Amino acid sequence: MQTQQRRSKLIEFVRVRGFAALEDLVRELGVSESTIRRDLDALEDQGAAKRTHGGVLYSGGIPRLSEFDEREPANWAAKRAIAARAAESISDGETVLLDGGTTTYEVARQLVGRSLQVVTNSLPVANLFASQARTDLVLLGGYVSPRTGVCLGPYANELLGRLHVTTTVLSAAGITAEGLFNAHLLLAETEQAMLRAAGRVIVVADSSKFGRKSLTFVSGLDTIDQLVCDDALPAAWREIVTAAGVELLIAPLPRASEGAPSGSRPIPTAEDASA
Amino acid sequence: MQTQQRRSKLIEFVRVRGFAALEDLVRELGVSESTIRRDLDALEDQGAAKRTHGGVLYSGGIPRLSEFDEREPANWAAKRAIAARAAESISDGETVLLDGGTTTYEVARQLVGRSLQVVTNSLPVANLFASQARTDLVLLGGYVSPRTGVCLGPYANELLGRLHVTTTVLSAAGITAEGLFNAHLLLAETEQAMLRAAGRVIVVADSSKFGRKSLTFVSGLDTIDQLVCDDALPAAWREIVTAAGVELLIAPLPRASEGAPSGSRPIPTAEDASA
DNA sequence: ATTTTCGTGACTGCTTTCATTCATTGAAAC
DNA sequence: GTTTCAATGAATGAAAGCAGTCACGAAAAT
Repeated sequence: MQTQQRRSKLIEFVRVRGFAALEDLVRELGVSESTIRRDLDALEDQGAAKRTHGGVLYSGGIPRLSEFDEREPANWAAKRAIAARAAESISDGETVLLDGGTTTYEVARQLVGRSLQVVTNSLPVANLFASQARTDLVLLGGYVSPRTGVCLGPYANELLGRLHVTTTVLSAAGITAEGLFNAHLLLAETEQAMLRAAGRVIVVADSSKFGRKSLTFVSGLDTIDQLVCDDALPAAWREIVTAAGVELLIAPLPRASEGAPSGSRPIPTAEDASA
Repeated sequence: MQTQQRRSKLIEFVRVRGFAALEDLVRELGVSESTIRRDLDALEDQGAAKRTHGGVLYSGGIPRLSEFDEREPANWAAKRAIAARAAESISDGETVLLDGGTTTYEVARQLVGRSLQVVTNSLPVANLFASQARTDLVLLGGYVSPRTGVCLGPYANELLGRLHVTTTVLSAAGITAEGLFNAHLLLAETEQAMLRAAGRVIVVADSSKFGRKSLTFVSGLDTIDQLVCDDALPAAWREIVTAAGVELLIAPLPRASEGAPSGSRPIPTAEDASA
């Protein structure tokens, strides 16, 4: 009964690559196409793999962090624009501290390939820079939250206490006149440590975050140096923010049939990472 | 010029899912199949995605660390077998410390889906467990080596000094009668800290590692509890190892037309994780 | 020994996907 | 205003993949 063994080999093969063409599997396992198809059907029934035209897709252990799957395109455009604006204000050679929000992740993507020192507690962000020779990467350790992939806990905070960075880029779940709010209790503490470690604090948040509170208070507006938001932010909020001594950077939303957000290249994306 | 924008959206869509059918993309982006095909061609040229029959496979942001690209199939079979044997000797509920070698990575893959606490300094290993609800993950922080994706430096060592784990799984670049050797100076220090943190030390190394020294001495054989190796290990070495008080576990290489390696199930795979 | 069962591989239409070509469109350039 | 050019969408024949069927052989059951 080597059927089971072959299927184990098969799923293993698929897991390593994330995807395998039917043809590859025939060659690899030395059985007929029909047999592979039957194996695939069986494995799909078990939920271990997902068939596609011409191949199989692994549907098991690849880390798909739930927080990053939501991303409705609407919010996403704003996040992208904000991230581009924030990335602009960061110069080469800086030491940048990035937290683990989705908007911050977009900022991180814009920074891939730049000459920077990056400090982060976010596993997804770290992955972006891990193989980049031009970026030094320092990862804060600690307990990794399964949903968001960020490192939390006393170890992260303690290490942060001993670091100093030129710029901290922070996200927020809510912003009011009182200050920033976040949805995660432990994360709030880590973010406070991040604020203390920074020479300059940039907060990235789309306009929907304003006027909303969230679970825990993180910090007052006075600790923020710059706030990047999309252009849908009402004037009233702009006044509140600037009155608190925060420099407000507005990222223009790319409306339909309009060109690139601001400057040189249209929209930096994954190409930069793989170049 | 919204071509770029659409392609960014496209690659983003693909990135989130890992794979997307052409049909999905047509629906999502609201353009014709032809356009999607052209986009896919362009993105494939850039290396951001890989086309398959009926869809696209994301090939961008997953960390392509040079060390993990080598993997000649020959060594790899041995590593696989060794990893399977090592994973067997780990029980559910243990706290396991994994270092950053490629063999250790294989062990980690075998452990995905198990109920464990995992501690690691390796980014690739952390990625395996990041989204697993059944595995608690603790990441050691520090400076991330671009080539191997492991966290190094005093911070990692210091944190290790305060941890205790039931089992440490360690790899080695060379093994002689004197002990273990490793190729990276900073890593040696971190591995020494790992040894001190462990109640039980398992070293995974294929037979080609024996008799070879490497840059730095890590530890004597007496600190090792178990050593997992493939069955090509000469008898002379087996004696040396066991004489040093190390329990030797031999992983049978699955030869052609031979059955399952050892006991019950052939090779623990994704079924376990997804069951 | 015979029968049954199961896994396997080959074959056959049928469906889906692919690459190529061509006409249209809309914006920029002249 | 006209030209130019890139981008798009539709259409076509070719190629690839798919489900279903059948026959063969080995192992298990009778």
